[in-house]
Amino acid sequence: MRNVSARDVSASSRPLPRPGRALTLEDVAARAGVSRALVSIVMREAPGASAMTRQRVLAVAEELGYRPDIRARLLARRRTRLLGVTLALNNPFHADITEGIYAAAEPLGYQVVLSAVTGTREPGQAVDTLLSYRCEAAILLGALMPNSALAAVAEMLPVVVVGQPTSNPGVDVVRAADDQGMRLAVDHLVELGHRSIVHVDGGRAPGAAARRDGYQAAMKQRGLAPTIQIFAGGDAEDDGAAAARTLAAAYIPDAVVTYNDRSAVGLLDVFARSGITVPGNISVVGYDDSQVAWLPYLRLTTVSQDATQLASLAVERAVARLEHQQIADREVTLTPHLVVRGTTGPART
Amino acid sequence: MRNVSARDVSASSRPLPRPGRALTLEDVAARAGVSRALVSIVMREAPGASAMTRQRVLAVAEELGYRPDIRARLLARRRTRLLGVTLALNNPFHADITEGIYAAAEPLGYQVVLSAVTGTREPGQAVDTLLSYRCEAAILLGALMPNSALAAVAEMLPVVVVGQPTSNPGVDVVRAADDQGMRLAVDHLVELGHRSIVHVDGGRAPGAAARRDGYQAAMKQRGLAPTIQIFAGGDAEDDGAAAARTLAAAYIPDAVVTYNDRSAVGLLDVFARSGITVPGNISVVGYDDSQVAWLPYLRLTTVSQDATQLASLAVERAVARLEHQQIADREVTLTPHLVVRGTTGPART
DNA sequence: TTGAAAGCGCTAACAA
DNA sequence: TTGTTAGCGCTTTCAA
Repeated sequence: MRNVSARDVSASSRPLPRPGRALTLEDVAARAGVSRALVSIVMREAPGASAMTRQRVLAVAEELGYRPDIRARLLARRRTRLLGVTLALNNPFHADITEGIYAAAEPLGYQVVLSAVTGTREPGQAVDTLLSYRCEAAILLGALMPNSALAAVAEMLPVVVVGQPTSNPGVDVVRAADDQGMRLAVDHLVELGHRSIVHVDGGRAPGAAARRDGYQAAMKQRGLAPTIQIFAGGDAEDDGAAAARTLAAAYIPDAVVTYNDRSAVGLLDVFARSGITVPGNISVVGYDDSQVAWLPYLRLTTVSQDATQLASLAVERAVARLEHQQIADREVTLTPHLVVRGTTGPART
Repeated sequence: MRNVSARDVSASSRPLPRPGRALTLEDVAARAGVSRALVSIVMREAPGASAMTRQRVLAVAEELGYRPDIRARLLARRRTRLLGVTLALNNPFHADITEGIYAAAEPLGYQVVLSAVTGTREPGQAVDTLLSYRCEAAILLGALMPNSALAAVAEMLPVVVVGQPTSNPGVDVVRAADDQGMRLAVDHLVELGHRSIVHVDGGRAPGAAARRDGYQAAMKQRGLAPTIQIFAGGDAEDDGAAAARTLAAAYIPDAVVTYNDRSAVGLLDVFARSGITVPGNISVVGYDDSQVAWLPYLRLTTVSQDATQLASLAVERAVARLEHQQIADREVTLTPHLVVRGTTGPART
């Protein structure tokens, strides 16, 4: 209990936290009357200690409030068992995936290190941090660094890109089949009787190209090539809103398929304000099935990428590489599925 | 260049990343023909190396692609200079603050460690991770652990809670004055001629109580005590949407002040669908001025907490504690300000 | 089942 | 200005 009993309340009125020296294995060992090695064994649940010793050491550790020092652990261990993740903080889809990564990594004995990509923190910088922590593998969500830099990183450790294809042969990709997803959306709309189906794309956002292509392919397959119409969009609400305004000014198609849910949200809002009813006047399909999609007031029909499964596949793949398992393919492709909610309905006649 | 030249492409068609052993100070020292200590000095930009040596070491490090091992660094340094942050991944306000924390910490020589709070990862668990990294201080956004646990943590290291008051005397608080914020909102609406102003609250969300109280105080001050009306809400879009439905079914007040922007978004959407125009039929004020508020299609009038300033104050306070500066108060309170956009307008007559 | 001892890659005295 | 050396708190052989 050293350092924890004394409280200097006299000198200052505020209770000063005493960062002091944190407890070490040594302290626990001394108190329990065993060697450091034994405490180490107990703390990391390794075999080699009697049940009795184990119990006593654990009790002492608990009593003292001992908490293993992860820096030392990471340094001493032969392997760090650290999985690095880069993500955007304001992206609901990333939030879902990251939650899934935490959940998938833990039972496999891996820890997760987060590194944010923000307006002022480039993807390259985020990855640098992961490398300096000696992460064993990197899982990349969202915006990527330039391809040459990515290739260099992939030389150093296994890299798994989530949610978008990559021309880089050295990285693994875990994603949903965007062409299939778009086909599901288009088919659904066609079956509802819609013909004039436009796409508000994602511009240069991750996966946008694949979805654009998928939309075109699906339209052609349905014999709707002549009505293919692509509007410039982006990955955020205001991109959808802008497209909706352009759209409303030009003509009202039967239906819109957007790059993602956020774009659809912007679209829906502008429609609502313009007196365009959904799905009465127009049907809307989003993409991602992120948390906003199932909000009761939105009830957005959308293509689900199953973030949880994407996450566990990404972790699985990273771990497989680390454990030198045989892996046939560079890319895992999930089959997306359509979640029909309230923003799509039969064609007006 | 050890480990980097050989490429076994024969055995398998895929280019296997060779995590191998990462480069160490030793490798750089050997190549540059100096001691490890000197390389260390150069890498951490410490005084004690000639310009020429510095340049040569830097060149070698660059050539080899050397990257300091942060684990070892953290362990060997007298201080970690690590600032831990707990945050929710799907919260746009947290995203803004975290970006600000990164920006504020770096020039002060501190690094940031992120620890996510998710549906399956409790605040306590998130803080535990920070402690095991031996962060020197913790900055807590959003949901907190139980007060007793928080107090225990505050015994071990400086804790700064952002955005909400706390009954815990041992932690610092950096937040905007919620009562003032609500007064700004109410005053603005009153000046527009509104009288019947309701509040959709945040339930048990961080800071909700303070805003609720602030609303009531402001209403009383304006002599509007009789029309005080509080609807149960929450911190997400659907909470606002649910409240909007209840509201629409009962009566249409002149204006609504919500707990946060997300709630306002839900509210606005339901109104738009119900044919209730904003601000024609009703004015709406949000709270946070988060990224959604300034979306061109929303143009939400809102109370700004200035996430960037909140962030830099939180970092400043944490650092001040670590550097044993005299600090008079436990709480820093920012003055919020109103951002008038398009969701508020003159009273209907 | 337990303990002694040698690192892990770095920092920071201290000496040269 | 440079090099030597002793840790940082842990893991992990290897003996006892």
